[in-house]
Amino acid sequence: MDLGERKLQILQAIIEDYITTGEPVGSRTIAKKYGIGISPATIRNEMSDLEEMGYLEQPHTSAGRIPSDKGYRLYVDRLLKAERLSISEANYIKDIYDNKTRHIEQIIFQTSKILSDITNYTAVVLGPKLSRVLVKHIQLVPIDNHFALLMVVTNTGIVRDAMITIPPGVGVEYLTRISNLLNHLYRDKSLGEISLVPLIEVRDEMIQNREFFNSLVDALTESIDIGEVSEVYLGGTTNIFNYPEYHDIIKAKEFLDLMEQKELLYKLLAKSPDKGVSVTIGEENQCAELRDYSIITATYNINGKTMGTMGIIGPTRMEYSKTISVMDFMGKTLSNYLTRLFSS
Amino acid sequence: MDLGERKLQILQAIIEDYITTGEPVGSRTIAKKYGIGISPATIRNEMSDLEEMGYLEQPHTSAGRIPSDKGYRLYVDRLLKAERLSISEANYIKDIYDNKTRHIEQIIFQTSKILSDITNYTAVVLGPKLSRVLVKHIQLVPIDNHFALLMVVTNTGIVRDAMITIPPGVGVEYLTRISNLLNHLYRDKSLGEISLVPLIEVRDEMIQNREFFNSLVDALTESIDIGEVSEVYLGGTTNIFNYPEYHDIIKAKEFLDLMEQKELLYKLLAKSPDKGVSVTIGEENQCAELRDYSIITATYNINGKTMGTMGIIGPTRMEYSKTISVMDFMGKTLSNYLTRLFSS
DNA sequence: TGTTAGCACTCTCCCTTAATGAGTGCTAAT
DNA sequence: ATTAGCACTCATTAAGGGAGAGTGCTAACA
Repeated sequence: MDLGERKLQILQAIIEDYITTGEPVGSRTIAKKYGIGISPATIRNEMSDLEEMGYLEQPHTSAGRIPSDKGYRLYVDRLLKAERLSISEANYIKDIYDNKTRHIEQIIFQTSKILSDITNYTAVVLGPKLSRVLVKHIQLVPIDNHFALLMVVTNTGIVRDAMITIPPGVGVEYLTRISNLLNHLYRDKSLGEISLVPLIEVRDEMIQNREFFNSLVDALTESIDIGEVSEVYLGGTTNIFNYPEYHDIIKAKEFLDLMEQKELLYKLLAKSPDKGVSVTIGEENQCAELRDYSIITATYNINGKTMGTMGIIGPTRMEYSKTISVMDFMGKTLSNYLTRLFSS
Repeated sequence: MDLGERKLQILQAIIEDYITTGEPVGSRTIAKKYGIGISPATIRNEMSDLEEMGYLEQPHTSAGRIPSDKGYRLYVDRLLKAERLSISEANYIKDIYDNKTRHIEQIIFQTSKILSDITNYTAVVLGPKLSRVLVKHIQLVPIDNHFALLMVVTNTGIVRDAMITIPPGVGVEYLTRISNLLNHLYRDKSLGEISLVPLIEVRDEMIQNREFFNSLVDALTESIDIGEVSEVYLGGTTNIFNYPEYHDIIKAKEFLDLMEQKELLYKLLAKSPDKGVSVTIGEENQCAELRDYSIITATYNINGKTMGTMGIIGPTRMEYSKTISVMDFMGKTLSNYLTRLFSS
C-alpha cells in the first residue's frame, strides 16, 4: 500500500489534533476541522489503511484513532513544518543570559528552568562534560596541620576540590613545589587528559613519599570523577502533571522517581549525538521505563567544541515542532553566551 | 469540662489508630482494639465531649472521629511515649556515616536521604549556617590575564568561590599580597564576622586601586550570601504519595511545587529553635500552604555550636513518636560525626 | 449517677442498570 | 473512487438501591 499525498495530510491532521487535545481523533473531526473537501467515510477508509500500515492505533473499537510511535516518527521526519519562535519567546530566552554570574552551574541551572518554563515539559541539562574542560590552575592549599585541599580550577569557572591528608613531616614548601609541578604538567590540558597523562614526572619527585603520592592520585581522580554524574540539573519535574494521561498517581510517582536517578539521566543524555537536535520517540527509548515518553535533545558548545547536552522529556504526544525549535534556538543561544564568557 | 484519665486514654487510642489507618475511628473500634473495659456507648459519650472540647472532629455525621490539630498538640505534649529506635535502625544510621568523604555537602545530602528513607516522609536538611562556619584560608588565584578567582575555604571543607576581574596593571605579586592580608585578617573568623569586620586595613593598602577593591568586596559578599539559600537538601519528595489523603493530583502538585521553593524551606527551618526537637502541627504553621502538614525539626552542631537544621515534613497524622526519636537520634549522630571530622 | 443495650437515623461507598453519544465498519448507491 | 446510510460497539455518565459503619438518643440498669 502506498502513502499518497492525501494519506499524509490525514495523518498529519490526526497527529496535530491529538497532540493538542489528547483525545482519540475521529473521522468527523478531521473532516470538519481540517476540511480537505473529503467526506468522513472516505477519511475512515484512509484511516483504516493507515492503521493497517502501523501509523495509527485504536484504543478500542468505537473510539477514534491515536498515532502510534511509528506515526510520530513519520511525522517528525517528513511532515513537520519548522515553527519559528515568536519574537517575545526569543527575547525572553536571550534576556535571561544578560546576567552577571560567571558560575556555570548557575547558568546551566537557569537554562533548565527556562526550558521547562517555555516548553511545559521536564528539562534535563547536563553540566559541561568535565573531560573536555580545561585546567587553568591546580593548587594544594594547606588547611591545617593535618589536611590540605587539592583545588582544580577550570576555564569554565568550575572549582573541584578534594581533601588530602598530609603525612607528618610534609611542609608547606613541599606542597608548593608539588603544586607548581602539577600546574606545569596540567595547565591548559583537559580533565580528560589528566587521567591519561601519567604522573610519572611527579612520582620521581615524590618517590620519597609514597603514601602522599597515592592519596594525591586518589584526590585527583575523585575530584574529576565524582562530579561527572552529579552535574545533572532538572527543571519543571511537576510539569508532567499538566497532561491528563499522567494524572494517575502511580505513573506520576514512577516518573518522578525516575527523575531522581541522576546517573540514568546522565547516561540517557550523554549518548545523544554530538551535533544538532535529536528526537527519540516512545519505544525507541533504550530505557524501558521511558517507553511512554519522548525525548528531544540538543547540545551546547564553547568555541565550537561540544561541551554538554540538554534534553526535554515529555509525553509521546509532544509538541514536536515547537519543542524542536526551542531546543535548537536554546542550544545556539547558550553556546554563544558561554563562548563569549569562557573562550578567553 | 475536665480531661479525666479515661478521656485521655480514649483520645490517645483514637489518635494512634488514626495515625496508622488514616480512617476515621469509631467507638466500636476503640472498644475492641484498645479494650479499656468500657462499652462503645460510653466511649461515644466521651468522644462527644472530646469533640466539644475541640480535640476531635467529625468529617460527617455518620463517620467516626478524627483528631483535630489541637488534639495532636495535646497528644504530642502529654500523651506521647518516647519510642526508642530499634537496634537495627540505630545501626543503619550509624553505618551511613562510617564513610570516607569529607565533603560536607555529601554528608548533608546523605542525611536527607536516610531521614526520608527511615521515616517515609519528606526530609529537608540545611547545610551548615555559613555565618557560623570558620574561615581557614582565603586566596586570590590568578586564572588568566583578566580574571582571578577569590577562594574561601572553611573548616567544614566548604569551598566558596567567585570570579573577579583584574584591572590592567595588577600583577601576581599584588594578588599574593592581598591574599596574605585577607588571610591575616580573617583566618579563624566566622563568615558572619567577615561581613562585619571592615576591610579598612586592606583599603589603605588598596586605596591605589579603588575599582579592584570594590569588585573584591562584591565577590566576598557574593561568595558568602548566595550560598545561604542554595544549601537546601531534599530527600524523599515523592514519599507523600504513600499516604492516600494525598493521592489527589492537585494536592500532590502543590506539595511538590512547594518543595521546589528553596528560600521558603530555608526560612521555615532557619527559624526553628536552637536546640532539641521541635514539632509544628498543621495550622500552627506560619506558611499557609503548609496548614495540612506537620513539621518536625532538629538541629545539628559542631563542637556544641549549632550549625544547621534538619526537618521532616509529612501529613498531620504523622507518626510523631517514631519520627521525634529518629530526629533526636539523627541530630546527635550527625553532630558527633561532624565534630569528629571538623573540630580540629 | 454513671454505664450500657437497643434502635432509628444518616451518610458514604459500591454495585447495577440504563441511557447517551461518539465513532466505527460495512453495504449499496452515486 | 467516493459517499450516504445504518447497524453495531463501547466508554462515559447518571440514577437507583442496598449494605455497612457510625452516630445520637432514650430508657433500662447497677
